[in-house]
Parts: sequence; C-alpha cells; structure tokens
Amino acid sequence: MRQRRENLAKLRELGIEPYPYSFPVTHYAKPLVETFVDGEKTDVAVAGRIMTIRNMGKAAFFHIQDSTGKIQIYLRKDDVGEATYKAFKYFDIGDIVGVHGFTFRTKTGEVSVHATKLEMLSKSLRPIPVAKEQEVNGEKVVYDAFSDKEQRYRMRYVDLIVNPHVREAFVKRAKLIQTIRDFLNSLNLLEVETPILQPVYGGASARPFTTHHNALDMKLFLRIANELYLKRLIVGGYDGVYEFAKVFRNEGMSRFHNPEFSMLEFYVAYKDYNWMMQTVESLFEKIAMAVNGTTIVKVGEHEVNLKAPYRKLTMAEAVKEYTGKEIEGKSEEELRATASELDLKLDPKIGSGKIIDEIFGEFVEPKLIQPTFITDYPIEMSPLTKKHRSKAGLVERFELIVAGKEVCNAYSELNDPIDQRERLEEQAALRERGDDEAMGVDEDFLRAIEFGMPPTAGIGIGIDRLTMLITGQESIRDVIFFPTMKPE
RNA sequence: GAGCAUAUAGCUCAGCAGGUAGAGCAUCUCACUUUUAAUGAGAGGGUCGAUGGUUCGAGUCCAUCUAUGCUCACCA
Repeated sequence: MRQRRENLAKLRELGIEPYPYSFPVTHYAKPLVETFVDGEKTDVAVAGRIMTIRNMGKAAFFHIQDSTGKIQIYLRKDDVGEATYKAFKYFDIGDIVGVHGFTFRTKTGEVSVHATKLEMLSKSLRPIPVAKEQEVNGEKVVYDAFSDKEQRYRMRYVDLIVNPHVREAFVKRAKLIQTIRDFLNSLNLLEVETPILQPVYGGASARPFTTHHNALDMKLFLRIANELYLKRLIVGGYDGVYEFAKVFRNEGMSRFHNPEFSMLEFYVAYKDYNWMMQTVESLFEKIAMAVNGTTIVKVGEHEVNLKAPYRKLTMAEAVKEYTGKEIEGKSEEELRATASELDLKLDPKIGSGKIIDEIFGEFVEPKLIQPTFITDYPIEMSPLTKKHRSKAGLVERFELIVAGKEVCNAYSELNDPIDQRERLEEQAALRERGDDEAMGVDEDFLRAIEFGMPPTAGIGIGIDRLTMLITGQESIRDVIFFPTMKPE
C-alpha cells in the first residue's frame, strides 16, 4: 500500500488527477471481442480495471476488465506520447483506467485495443489478489485464485473483481428474479410491500429477531414471513398480490440457512392448490429456460429436469412407495409402531402429524430427486391451510421437492374465520407449553378474515434456495452477496 | 448447540524430529516496441490468528480464546 501511495503521489507530480469525474465509454470488452471483424478498425473508448501488465520497455500489454469481461490493451510509447508512457510506469494492477484506441488482432491472435490515449480513472491503493490464467489444451487453468471462503464472503467486492464465475452467479440470480416478476405481472398480480417490523409474528414456524421502537416504547419483531399481510390484501379486494420479501429467522446457520433470506410469496383469489401446482411447474420451467437455456440442471451428481409437468404424490403414497408402510388412516399409536419398525427414534411428545412428517423427512424427501409435488399434509402442521375437500385429517397443501430439498410450499388458503381462530388458538396453546416456534394469535389478521376472504391459493418460494438449484451452487452464501458473518 | 478441520508474505501454499522462516505469483530496480502464467538479471517484504504454559530455545508441543470451513443437530 505504501508503494501505491507513492505511485499516486508521482502521478500528481506529473500533473495527472488520479480521481477524475467521468469517462465517455463507448464499448465493452466482451461484445468487442465477439463482434470483431478482421481488417476493420473500430474506434473505441473502453474503461475497466487493470488485471495484468506485461511491460516490454517502450511498449506494453495489459488487460482491463469491465462488467462484461476482459480485453487486452496494446500501449506504445510512439502512439500515446512520452508523458503518458512515463505516467504508465505508476499505473498498477487494480487501477481503473480509460482507453481510447482502435481494435486490431495481435500476432498471437488476440483481439485487442491499440491505445491512442490512456487515462487514469481511479487509483487503487490496495493490491488485488490476481489469479494467473494459462490455457492448457484449450482449457483455462487458474493459478492462485482468491479462494479463501472467509475472505471471499467478508470482502465480496474483491471476490467479484477476481472471480468471474461469482459475478455470473449473481447475474443469474437477478435474471431469475426478473423472470418471476415478469411471469407474475403477466398473471396480473400486483407487486406490493408489507411491514418488516411486525407487532405479532406469524405465517411460519420459526424463532424471530426482536427489536424495540423507542418512541412507541414497543417490542417489534422482524418478520419471519409476510403471509398474513398478503392475505389481508386479498381480503381488501385485490385478485392477486406478490412480494419479494426479506425475511428473518433467528435459527442456526448452515449452507442452506442464512438468518436473513429472500422469500417470494404470492396469493391469487378464486384459485386452489391444484391451480397453483400447474402455475408453479410452468413458472419453474420458464425460469430454467430463461436463466440457463435448458430445463436440465445439475445438482451434485444428479441431473434434474425441470420440464413440466411434475410428478404428483400424496404424502401417504410417497411414504408407502419409499418405505412400504401404510400411514393413511392410522392412529398415533400405529404410526409410532411404524416408526419404530423403521428404526426411527421419535420424541414421545410429538403428535401423529409430526410423526408422519418425521418419517417423510427421513426416508422419502432425500430420495425425491426429480421435481415432485407432495400433496395432502396432516392438519396439525398446517394451521393456515384449508381442510382437504375429501380426506379427513388432511389439508390441501403441497410442497415441491427437487433434489431432496423443499423449494416451495403452497396451500389452498384457509378462509373459514372460525376454523382459523381455532387453529391459531391451538398454536397459541402449543406455545404456552414451550413450543416457541408455534404461532401466536394475530387478532387483527383474524378480524380481516372475518370480513371474508375469497377462496385463495397461496405459495412461498425460497428465492435463495431456488437460485442455488438453478445455478448449481452448493452454499446459500454463494447466492447472497453479503452473508451474515461474525465481525472480524 | 456438538464433532472434526483450518489460521504462516498482498494471493496460493510448503515448513522435516522443537534450533534465528521458505517457494510461486504479486511488489521494487534494470533491460526489452506484438506480449499473454511474457522473458532475463537483481532487490525488498513476516507480531507464523490471540493469550498463557512446557523448554536453554516454540511457526512446530500443551491449554484457553477468536474467526472460518465441513458434517450433524435445530430450522417448513
């Protein structure tokens, strides 16, 4: 860093302002290289960060990197003049520069810009960790890449400069979100915003973050879900609403969990969960095509095909298929016996719904690689879901499982206010008994439902996990720019 | 929350049995007007994560702490 401050001072001595205000960029690296036609000289102005320098005495080559990629610059003393060439001595890897020149192809075949003018646009004071690349048998081999995960997450800006695949993953994430937004807009849903700070948290089972409002001297929770607010808007008369929501859950962290994460929820009036299944499979197919150009996605050693339609299994069918055990219509005692036949240890306090969920989670879910809708869940675990139209003890709920992981969760939404009150009161009772993940009774939400909510289909989709799936990333930290870290 | 692992130069890593710390790239100086991991010659660069302990002597052994990674648990 001291060296770079000296170089900065030298540039100022030479009358060069190292932090000017603008530069008239006309072209970008990647399209320039891709559309280059031999023999054509195009005048260009490009800008970017210096990534390599090869100095040859009275001429030099260097690469600059812009948002699209890298392009080589050829700098000759005779062309840019004595003064500029002298100043170039104090340019470093990492500096951001602007180049006027014309395109050409070098002896070794690389499309480059022959500089006629070179400007410092921003002097970098910290050395960036440059990776060296070499082509071996047509494949790019990278040496000494900036690969320490802690540093990559703490200094994402450096990670993004140095690791192009990281930049690409986040572009894909943006593309994915754009595709969803376009899709939902095409269904005439309204994009809305609802409170992050909530006096009563609900809509999911999770521990919340707690905060305090000074002026009102009031405890507030960061939302664990936005479900109950979106339903209020359906009560209000919108036919469909959606929100990309940052939600916050005060739980452990892992490569699938970050304390704050992104969830898309959307609700559509007059529809049920059957409609939602069709909608989701068509959405996911569109996303895969838009982001990757194919419906095939690689997850670990598996190849997953997101082409619609997806297989549908009820939870009971799925359990039967993967364990050979019948769970439909069984009592809690019989289910407990089934679990012990499967060598599954259970907490003696849990009820039959939870037992089924445990069996499913242990023996079925990890085996569902191709996209599969699992439908018709036990009522106990779904306090916001409408009772099944024909099966007692079940609700109209589905989850989509891909590569052994849940990617979304949807219901025919419960709109019977009396039933809803009973279910939330059961939840509150559970909470009284020490289940701090059970929901509380949100009286205002109940009041809203009491005014009448149309039959509605609703869904929650974890955007981070969906991005992981679509981009083939193995850690949620690789799809969140600034994952939660302890301070250095 | 538990187990395992990691922490040495700007980056990526080595360091044998405890004996004054090493490589490649990056940096600096010189040479070089089509190079591309440019090349050739030379030089500088370190609180070995922190704190304590054992020892004549600790990067190395022990303990504690901190941060991170992986796995598990928790978590729709």
